[in-house]
Amino acid sequence: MSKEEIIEQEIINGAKKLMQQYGLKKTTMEDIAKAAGKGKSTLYYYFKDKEEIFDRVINLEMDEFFQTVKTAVYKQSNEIDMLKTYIVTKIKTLKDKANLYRFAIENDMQGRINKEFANLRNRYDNEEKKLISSILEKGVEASLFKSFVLQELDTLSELLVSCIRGVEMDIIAYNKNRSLLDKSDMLVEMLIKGIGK
Amino acid sequence: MSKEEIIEQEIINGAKKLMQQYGLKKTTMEDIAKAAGKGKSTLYYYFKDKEEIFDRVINLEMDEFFQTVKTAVYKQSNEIDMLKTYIVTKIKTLKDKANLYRFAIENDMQGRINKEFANLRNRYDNEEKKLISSILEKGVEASLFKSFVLQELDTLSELLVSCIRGVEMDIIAYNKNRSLLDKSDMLVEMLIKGIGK
Amino acid sequence: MSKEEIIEQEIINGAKKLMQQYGLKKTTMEDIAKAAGKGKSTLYYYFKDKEEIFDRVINLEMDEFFQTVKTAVYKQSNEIDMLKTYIVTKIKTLKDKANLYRFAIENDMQGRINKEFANLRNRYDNEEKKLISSILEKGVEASLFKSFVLQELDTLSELLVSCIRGVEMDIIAYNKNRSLLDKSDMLVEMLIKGIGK
Amino acid sequence: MSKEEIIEQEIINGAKKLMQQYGLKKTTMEDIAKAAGKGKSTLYYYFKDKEEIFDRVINLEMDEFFQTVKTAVYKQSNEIDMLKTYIVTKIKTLKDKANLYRFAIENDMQGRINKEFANLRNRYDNEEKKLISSILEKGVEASLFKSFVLQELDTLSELLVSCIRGVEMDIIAYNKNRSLLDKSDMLVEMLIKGIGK
DNA sequence: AATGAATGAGTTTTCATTCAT
DNA sequence: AATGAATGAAAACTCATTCAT
Repeated sequence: MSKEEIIEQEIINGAKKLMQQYGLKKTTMEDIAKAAGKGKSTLYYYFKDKEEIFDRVINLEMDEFFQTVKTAVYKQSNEIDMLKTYIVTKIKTLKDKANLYRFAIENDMQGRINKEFANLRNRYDNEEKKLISSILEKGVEASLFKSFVLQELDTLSELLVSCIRGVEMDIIAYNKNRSLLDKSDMLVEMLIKGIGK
Repeated sequence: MSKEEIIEQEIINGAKKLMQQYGLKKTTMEDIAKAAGKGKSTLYYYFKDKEEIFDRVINLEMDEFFQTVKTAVYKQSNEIDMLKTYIVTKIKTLKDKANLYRFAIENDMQGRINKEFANLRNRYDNEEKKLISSILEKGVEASLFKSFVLQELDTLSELLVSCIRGVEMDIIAYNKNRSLLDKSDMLVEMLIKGIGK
Repeated sequence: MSKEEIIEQEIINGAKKLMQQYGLKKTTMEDIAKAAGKGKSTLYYYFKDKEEIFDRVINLEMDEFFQTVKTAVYKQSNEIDMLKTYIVTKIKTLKDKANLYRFAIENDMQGRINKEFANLRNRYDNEEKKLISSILEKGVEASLFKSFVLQELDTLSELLVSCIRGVEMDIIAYNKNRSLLDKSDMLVEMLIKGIGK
Repeated sequence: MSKEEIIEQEIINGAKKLMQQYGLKKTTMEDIAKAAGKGKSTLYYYFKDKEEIFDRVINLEMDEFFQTVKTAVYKQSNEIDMLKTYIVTKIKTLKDKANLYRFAIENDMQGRINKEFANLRNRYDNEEKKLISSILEKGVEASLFKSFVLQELDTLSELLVSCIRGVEMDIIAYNKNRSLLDKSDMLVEMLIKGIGK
């Protein structure tokens, strides 16, 4: 990593922390600069404007988040456990990052969801969908899931991603993990009833 | 309705439109005043501050929204159709109100979720949950759903509300209704497989 | 004049003085606000942005300037004296306003001469041209100028306006009035030789 | 030319283009550096500050400009054609350099006309004046112009320079060359009437 | 009951300039 | 000889809120 990249990283990391703690609107360029131990104008040497910093932070957050989930999932030995782990890990991890989605939506800087961000989300959602798809596929091969799943693979994995996001949303909004495990367990259970053999 | 209440309504209605169109951050007191045909400072005669206006708007939105859904649901003659209608109507209605959730999350005015607002959301979610609960209960009575549903009534209805919200989120975020019906159909189908007799 | 208009005038008058004294770039919104005895943000209550204030100042300057010249001209009893007076008064008056043209050109806020300003200049130039035209016309009627002048009225009056502006430019640039009278006298003389009977 | 001088020339040439295109205020050190393919701070190795670069650019521009005009003028065989050529060439050439005068006036960097720059302009104006003077003188010798011209030589040539500058100004300001030839023709004509035999 | 007028306290952004290497 | 990195100092602009009338 070049020196430039290292400093960019430092700035982004500082910004990340601030945004997690205080939210987007409250995190000023001043704050970010201070956190990075730099002058305010130095930020503009590395980034075009505030928005570019936000984009980078969200990117970073999502990558880390997704990586964590994937790692946990691939430790499992069968597809049913993988699905369970996916749901539970995702939800648990999210609690450390409760402000992330807040950014995502709040960060509507031009009045509509900004394109860069939409792309980002699309990319991430696609990766999730692919992960789920592959689990479902492997699960059918392993005779764990009904074979009709293959015909509906696309819609089904999209649906799953959406449902899980819904449960996540509540956690972000209410910050309550009471009944969290209950809910994710039940989701898995329903799922297995629906698609499991 | 007193004259005072009428004017309050006018202000709120104008604000509602603006917020739906431009999002929270972009809607200024100036804009709201202009839309109401009043001076900016007049707003402070009717409302304590910006936040109070937001709260009122969200309240109004949610009431209307929930009312629409409930009306559609109660037109159905059996509980399976009620569930289907609940999901489909909610999603369809949401498309006119795509900014609503944006508020909900974005509206973190003091940097933490404001209590008044949290209460509001809780109230609404509870109503939804109660609606679902009662459908499920009636459905069991009518021998449409398995009886185990009664034991898990609470968690199950919460889970349903969350899942539907997840599908909604995608619609808000991507504004695509392609595959919308596919997804909601499949959700209903899965559901019936899971709890239907 | 409404109270709003009065205050606008006060702000513009203050701005005018500052800009005459310090030039455009050095005159900040802060300065203008202080001069008007108002807060900085108050300026934005009355004017959209800095540019709007500039436009107004230039407008005002030009109106005053043109008015002064016209008044002096119309005091004269024959067209030859009118032409002389036009040239001499314009040049003399300009010395109090040496920064005006500086603005005009410097104020290239969008990187090209801004449209509002171009319009303004056009309007003003046209008025000057019309003034000159009418003097020339009347002068021909009074048998003071050769009759060919009428055929070339348009180009000729434009040319005169341009030449006089050229002499003015030097005064602005060098701030020297040495030889000022010499030059304007000679211009008049040449002119009379060219068009006088 | 030493290597150092070559690089200085490259920088100045790049700066010249930028300033012609975007005007002074919009041309930043960053832009100049990029155009020269150098780092921003490198500029400070070759030049004291931004002002020094401007001075050099204006110098260069004026030299080129004046050279072009002079060359065209000396191709003519009599003084009347010389005067015509002077006016027409100057105006035509100017159109490529429309921002030049803008600099000249705009470049009031410390809020008062900077001495170095004033000298520069004086030098150039003097050269123009000398050129005109010599044409007039020769023209009298050749019996093309009236002899009174000699007595007023100084003021007269200054006046001519100023008038031509005025016509130029309009071209700069309006960017219209319609009626350009009309005007310059008429100026020549008037001139000849005034001073020609 | 209503608001015109005013602003405090931020916020982002710009850019010429410096300096260690 | 050249520059990457950094910044100070200012500038324009925003907006919820207040208050006298």
